[in-house]
Amino acid sequence: MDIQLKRGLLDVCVLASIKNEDSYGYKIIKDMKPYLELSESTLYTILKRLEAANMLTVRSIEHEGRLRKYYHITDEGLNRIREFKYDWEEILAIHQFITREDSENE
Amino acid sequence: MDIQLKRGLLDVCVLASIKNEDSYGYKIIKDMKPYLELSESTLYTILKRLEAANMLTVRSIEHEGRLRKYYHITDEGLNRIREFKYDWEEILAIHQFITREDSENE
DNA sequence: GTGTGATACATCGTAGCACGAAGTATATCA
DNA sequence: TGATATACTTCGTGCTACGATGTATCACAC
Repeated sequence: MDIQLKRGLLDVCVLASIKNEDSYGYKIIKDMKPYLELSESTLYTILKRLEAANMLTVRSIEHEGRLRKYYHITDEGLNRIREFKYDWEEILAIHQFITREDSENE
Repeated sequence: MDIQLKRGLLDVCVLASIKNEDSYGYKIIKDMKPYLELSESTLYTILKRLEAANMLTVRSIEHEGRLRKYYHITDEGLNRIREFKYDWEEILAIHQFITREDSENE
């Protein structure tokens, strides 16, 4: 998928992938992969951005000798997902504009 | 609408707005306005990019003392719109991923 | 015990892109 | 005479996704 097209979806997708259950970087990438592929460097940038925006919180947990950073969504993060629904209405309208055929034009 | 979300839609939207009928900058902005607002500087950047990518051709026409640059879509431009339909399938899947509720998770 | 691949996170530089600001120029209407 | 609409252009800025590279542990094979 085109990079530009991904941009607006990425943040919300990451939030959606931790919405139901706290998760960590490596797992988020795997969960999103069927829908939207992203590199590690991209994800960690996004996670930092979302943390700075108070949309998620982090806690480090030792797991089998390795460190894992678990991300937890905040109320603001949940709001961001809710607000996406309004964006989605606009996207649907844009989609119609793009795919419309010329029948009755001015 | 969020800038990031617009990015992937803009190019295709501009192509769609000249698909049925040649058009010029100022008119394109007005036609798109109900769906997607964009500034003049943005549009003219996009038009140049699409021209460089052979997705449209330009011809200047004098209209009431002012110059107008009419843009005409090429076959490659039409292809770009057709290909968007595949992207759209992916977007729909992503939308489902984002809005899904936790009922049966792994 | 040594190599390979998976897991896990981090940093840096780059390039694409949308935008605001500012500019040029003409026509219309108050 | 000045405001508003039309019409196109250029410049600088800031955001962001990505590849490249690095660090470190664990499991498994050979």
